[in-house]
Amino acid sequence: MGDKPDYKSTMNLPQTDFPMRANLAQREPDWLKFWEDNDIYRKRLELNEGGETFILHDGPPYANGHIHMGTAFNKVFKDLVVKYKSMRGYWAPYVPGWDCHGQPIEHQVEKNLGPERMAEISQADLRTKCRYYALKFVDIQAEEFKRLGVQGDFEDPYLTLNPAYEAGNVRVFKEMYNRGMIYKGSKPIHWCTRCKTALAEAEIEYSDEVSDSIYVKFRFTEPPPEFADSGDRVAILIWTTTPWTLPANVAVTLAAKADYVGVRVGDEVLIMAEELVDQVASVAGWEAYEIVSGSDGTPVRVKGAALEGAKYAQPIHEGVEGVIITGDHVELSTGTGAVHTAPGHGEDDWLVGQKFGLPSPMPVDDDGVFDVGGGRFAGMSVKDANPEIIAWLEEVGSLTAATKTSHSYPHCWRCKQPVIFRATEQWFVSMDQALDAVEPLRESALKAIEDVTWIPSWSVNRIKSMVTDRPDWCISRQRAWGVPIPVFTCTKCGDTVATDATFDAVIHLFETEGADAWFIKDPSEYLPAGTACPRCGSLELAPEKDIVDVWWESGVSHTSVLEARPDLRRPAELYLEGTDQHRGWFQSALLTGVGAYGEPPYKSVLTHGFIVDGDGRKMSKSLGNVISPLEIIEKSGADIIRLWAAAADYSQDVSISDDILARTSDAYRRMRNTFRFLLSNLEDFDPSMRVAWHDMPEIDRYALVRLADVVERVTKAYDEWKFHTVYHTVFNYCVTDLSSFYLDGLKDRLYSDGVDSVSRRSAQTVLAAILLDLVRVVAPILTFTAEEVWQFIPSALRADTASVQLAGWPAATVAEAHADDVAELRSVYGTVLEAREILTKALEEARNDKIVGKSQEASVTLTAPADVAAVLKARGLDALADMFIVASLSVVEGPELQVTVVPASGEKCPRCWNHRELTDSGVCVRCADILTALG
RNA sequence: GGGCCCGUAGCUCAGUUGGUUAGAGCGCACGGCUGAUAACCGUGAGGUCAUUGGUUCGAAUCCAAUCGGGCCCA
Repeated sequence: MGDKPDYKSTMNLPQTDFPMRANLAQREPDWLKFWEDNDIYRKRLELNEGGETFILHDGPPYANGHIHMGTAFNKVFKDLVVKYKSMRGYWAPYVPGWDCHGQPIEHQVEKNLGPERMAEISQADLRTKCRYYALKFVDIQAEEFKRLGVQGDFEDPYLTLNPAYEAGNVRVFKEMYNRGMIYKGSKPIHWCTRCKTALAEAEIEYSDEVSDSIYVKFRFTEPPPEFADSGDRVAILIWTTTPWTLPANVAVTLAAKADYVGVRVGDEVLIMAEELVDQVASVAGWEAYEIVSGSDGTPVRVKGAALEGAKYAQPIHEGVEGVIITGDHVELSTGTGAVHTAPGHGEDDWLVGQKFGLPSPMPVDDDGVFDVGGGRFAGMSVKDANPEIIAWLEEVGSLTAATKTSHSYPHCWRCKQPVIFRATEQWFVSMDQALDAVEPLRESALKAIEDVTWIPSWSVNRIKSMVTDRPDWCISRQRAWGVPIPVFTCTKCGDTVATDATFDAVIHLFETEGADAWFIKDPSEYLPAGTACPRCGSLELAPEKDIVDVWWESGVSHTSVLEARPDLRRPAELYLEGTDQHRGWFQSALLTGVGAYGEPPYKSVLTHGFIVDGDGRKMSKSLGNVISPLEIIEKSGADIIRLWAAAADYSQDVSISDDILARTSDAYRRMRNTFRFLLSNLEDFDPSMRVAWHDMPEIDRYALVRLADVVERVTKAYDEWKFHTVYHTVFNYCVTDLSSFYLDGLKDRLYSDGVDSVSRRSAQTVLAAILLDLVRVVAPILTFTAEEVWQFIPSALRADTASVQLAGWPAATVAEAHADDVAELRSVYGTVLEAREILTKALEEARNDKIVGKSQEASVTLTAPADVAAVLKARGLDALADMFIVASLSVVEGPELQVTVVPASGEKCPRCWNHRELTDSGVCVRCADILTALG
């Protein structure tokens, strides 16, 4: 080798310190520090000051536990949007928030305390512990979000437990209360008679319980006409496992579409669902019974709907009537198809009762003892009353059957006793009632929905049907950790006291001292002196004990955050959350926004699907298919998560699996390597060396056209929120346009031509353009990698811009002056690429036949129809040979496109490895010239 | 059970108002290169468009049912 000239040193081989291996997990934190040290988030805002505003208002995650795949996806998605808008010149602040109040935190704190300490603790101390717990997880999640590359005002996020935030709840409450949209009513909730407390769903444990199972006749006071003329006594037969709820019975619910028949047993006709007759007969032990039939001998069938409105005698209270209604919750698998309905004692019953305008009697006190409403059972505990009621029903001849049944029943998590359903006083937002001058909420919310852009467009159906169908919103909770319902009760007459003056005093109280003060101070300390009950004039007012639903709390962020912060404004341009939020935050924000201001809090709402596993199943511990974003960060880096998030079509559920992540990493590496190649060929390039359009080889001009096309397509995709199109476009561009065609064909010019030759500088001019555009276009997604690439770009090329985030957005067109060339270049190179496809296949055959190895060893003849041949020839045969990386190429006319390959005639030039006629100096003519010039 | 939505190669996605033989990239297999090298280039094999029925001259595309999946509600 010693006697061989060292040609390698005479070439311009790629050179860069940009590492091939990303090592994201290790390196990403350095970029986080870089952004923080340089205050890039603020600089972004400063740069766009005066630009159009784009507010993406963050929906607050709940401050307990670490982030999971869903929260990670959502936050990355938001960051991507904000960064894109920011690079487009929008003034786009991002203020992250957290939902800090609520039962899960309270429950966890309670659990940590244990029952003894819990019994002793004051409400104020409990709230302090909850606050500490929430703040701890705010910090944890903030760090985790930042690690994902999410940037925003993490110094000053919004927390629902901040005093100013808490005051916003009262502002909205005041507005809606004054419009007559908030009222006090009653609703059944889980109640533990032993602990004398309301229980949330999470505080309920289900376990099997043996209950009574009784079939009871409710006699019609006016039998339905179909069964009236038999002369028998006619009754509706119901089934229940809670005899104690019978005193509160007001109705019997039937399935509207089911067939009901009359069963004659002795001298009575019992009406029940036809398909359950056999089952009931066997339980009741009827030996002889017949189904009431018409004159033609077929059973008389009546739809549940037809029985609606019929009256029966209430089973416990003499002289009281109940009514037959219909509802969707009636099951026809067990029972009789006729459901005893006590709206004060069950959720379904209550809902159907609301629908039919029925009363909700609730004759049971806090201890589970009947009051006078229990009739003859008054003074008895509901547990003790069960056998008494059964015995009495038997006595009066209303009982058809009584057995026992074992079923899953809710129990108190603390004392393990079975709980009861019991209606208590609650606060509601009315969907349909308001002051005379005010449009009811449902109506105005439905109108407001029309003014919002919903992405994807079908999601408007979802929110619309939910708002259309939803019942009144129960906003009170019997808990400690939250914001109180900001009203007072007169201790004398029990009237609610809530006026502008009291609301304003509470707003001031919360702003200055936080909602904690509500639980510590006496109202006289903060209400205006002389605040009295408007009804009885009493000065003794008690603050409401219940707190507000956390959905209300997060819902009012349009007031507590968008209105309150000078950097934000209401309405926001965008809310962006998972599809579950149609029921949750989108709706609570809409209702409170419309309720308080008459307009929606957002201009557009983007929803994404849920994260599921590779098989489309939800993630759950029991399925063992949970993937943690924190693990991916540690193993592969946050940019892999970001790339995965961008690549998915979020309008459906988004899958993640090891395979998907592996493919994502593959794609990442491919793009990274493309960047590396670009960088490595620009080490010696600066803007002064740029070659002008008309001095460029045609292929370079075409490359610029392609680049502009790609940027245009990508920009459009971003604007249409189609990030997966961005991903596919960029990735395919890297692989197909760049790596396999343009860049491959450029290597000879870049490596072997003179360092300062026009041909090489032209190529570099294009590479620089590609690099600068590409890095900016992927920057919102690959936030870390783009920054890393940016820092490796020669600083003159990037005009000393400190961060890619401050670099603006690339133009999507080639210069106006060259517009005429563009269409022709597109068409010409369409033909060239078709020819290339045929050629690569022919080369592969030749390779298999051992005629050539690499393409440079091939001499190619391209046969093509006249028009195609003309187009090809017009490129110049040498230029085509370079593009296709073959030794030589000729074009001849023929009937169809075909290619023949023979070994190249020349020898391999030891410098550039092309097969050429070599000169006396042993290298090809081109290389000889260059070597001479080098001396 | 109800509302909204989804189901195209192993994976991520295209597939215009129904219109030739359903496309791309990745992955895989095979080959090339060794000056993007834990890279790069090429070729190839992969699809009953979830299933079934219907409308139509013609269906991945429109309709219905079924199966599977997701969110919310019950």
